[in-house]
Amino acid sequence: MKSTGPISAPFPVQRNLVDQVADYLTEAILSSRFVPGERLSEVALATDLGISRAPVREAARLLESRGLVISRPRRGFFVRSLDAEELSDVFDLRIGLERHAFERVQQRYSAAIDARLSAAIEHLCSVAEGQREGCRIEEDLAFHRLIFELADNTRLLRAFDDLSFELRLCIALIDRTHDIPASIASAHWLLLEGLRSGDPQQCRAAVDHHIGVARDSVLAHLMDAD
Amino acid sequence: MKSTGPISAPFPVQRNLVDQVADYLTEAILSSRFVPGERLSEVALATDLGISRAPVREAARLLESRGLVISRPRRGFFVRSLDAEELSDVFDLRIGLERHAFERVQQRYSAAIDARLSAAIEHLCSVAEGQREGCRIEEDLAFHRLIFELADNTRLLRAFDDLSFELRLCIALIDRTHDIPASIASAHWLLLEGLRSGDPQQCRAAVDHHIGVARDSVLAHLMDAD
DNA sequence: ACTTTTCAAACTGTCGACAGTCGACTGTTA
DNA sequence: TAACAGTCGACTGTCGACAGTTTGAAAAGT
Repeated sequence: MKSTGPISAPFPVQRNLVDQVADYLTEAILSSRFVPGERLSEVALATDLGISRAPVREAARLLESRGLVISRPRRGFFVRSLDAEELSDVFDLRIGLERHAFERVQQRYSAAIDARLSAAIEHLCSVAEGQREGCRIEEDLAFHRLIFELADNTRLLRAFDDLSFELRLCIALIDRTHDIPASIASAHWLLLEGLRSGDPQQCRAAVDHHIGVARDSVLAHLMDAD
Repeated sequence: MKSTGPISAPFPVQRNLVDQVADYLTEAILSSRFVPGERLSEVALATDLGISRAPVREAARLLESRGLVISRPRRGFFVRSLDAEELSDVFDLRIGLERHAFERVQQRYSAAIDARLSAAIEHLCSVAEGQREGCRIEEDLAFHRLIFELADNTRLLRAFDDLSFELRLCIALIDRTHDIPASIASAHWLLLEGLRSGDPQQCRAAVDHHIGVARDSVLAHLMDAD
C-alpha cells in the first residue's frame, strides 16, 4: 500500500492544476506583481508555468467570478482595476454583510463565542505590534471572517469570502507598504463591546463606524495615488 | 465608421460557446431537466451539443461560481442539491441583502423611483392574473432586481444576481407546477408603503415579513416533497 | 505632417487526443 | 452466502494544434 501523498495534510495537496494556477494568479495580483488593467496573456502564463493553456483559462474564469480579473471576449483577461465608485460600492456591500453577520452572532452569543473573539482580538493586537508588513491586513480579515463563521450561515460566509478577494484587491490598489496602523487592531474591542451589550442598535453603530473608518482610509489612500 | 455589431441589441449576441453552454445548462437545471445530484458528463454534454469538451468545462466552472453545480475533483460536475439548512441560509442572506438594498432605496427615494416601482408592481399583479405558470416567479424576481438596481450599487446588484440563481434553484427543487399564489403579487404594495413611509424600521419590518413568507413557503414545499 | 488603408504578428476560441484515476463489475475465497 | 481482491471500462485532467479575430505598426494617400 503506497501513500498517494503526505498524510499530514488535512486536505490533500493541490489536486488539479487549475487550483494551483488560481492560487498563483491570486497571489500575484494581490501582490501587485500584475498592474491593474494589465492584460493576462494565456500563452505567456502557460509557458511561464510550463503548462498548457487549458488550466490557465479555467483558473482565469475562477478569478473572474471572484472579481479579480475581468474577461473581454476575444480580448482576453485583464487584471481588474477599481475606481473610487466601485471601491465605495464594495465597502458599502461589506457594511451590509457585516451588519447581518454581527446581528446573527449577537443573537446566538455565548461565553464560548466571547472567548474565541477575545482571543482573536488579542492575537490581532499582538501581531499589530510586530513589524511584518502586509500581515496585519490578513489578520484583520481573519478576525472578520471568524465573525462570519460564528454567524453560522454557510452562504453568508461564502458571500464574505467572495467579497474579501475584492477587499484585498482594494488594499493592493493603494500602496501596499502603507499598512494599516496598529491602532486599528485595538479598535476591534469596540466591536466586541457592541456584541456584548446585547443591543442591536449599539452593535450596528459599532460596525458602521468600524467599516466606515476602513473605507475612508482606503479611499483617502486612493485619492493620494492619483 | 463601421458599426462593430447590431446596434439594436444592448448586449451583442452570444459570442463564445462558453456563454451559450452556460445559458443552456442554467436553463436545463432550473427547468429540472437535470435531477439535483445528477452527474453532468462532459463528454455526453459535448457530444449532445456537438461541440468540444473545453467550452463545457468552462461553462460548468461558471455555473459552479453561481452555485448551480458543484465540482468534485476527478469526479466531475454534479447538479447542486440544497437541503433545508442550506435553503434557509440562502433566504437568510437574501434578507440581509434586501434590507440593505431597501434602506439605500429609501435614502434616495424620489417621485421617479416611486413611479417605476408602482409600475413594476402593477405589471406584477397583471401578470399574476394570467395563467402562465412559472413566469410569476421570474416577474417576482424582476421586481426585486429593480430594487437592487435602484439601490445604485453595482456590487450589491451582483451579489443579488449571484444569489438569484440559487433562489431559482430553490424554486426548481420544489414542484415547479406549484407556482406562487397570485396574492403574493399584491403583497408587494406593502413593501412600497414601507419605502414611502420614510421610516427605516417600518421598511425593514416589511422586508423581513415579505422574505420570511417566501422562505416559509419554499421550506414548506420542500418538507412536502420528502 | 496627418489621416487612412493594408498587412502581418499575436492572441483567443475551439477542437481532438492521450494518460492517469476512479468506480463498478466479476470472480474468488472463507 | 458474504466479504474481498483483481480487473475492466469510463471519465476527468491535461496537452498540442488549427482557425478566426484583434491589434498594432508599417505603408500609402491626401
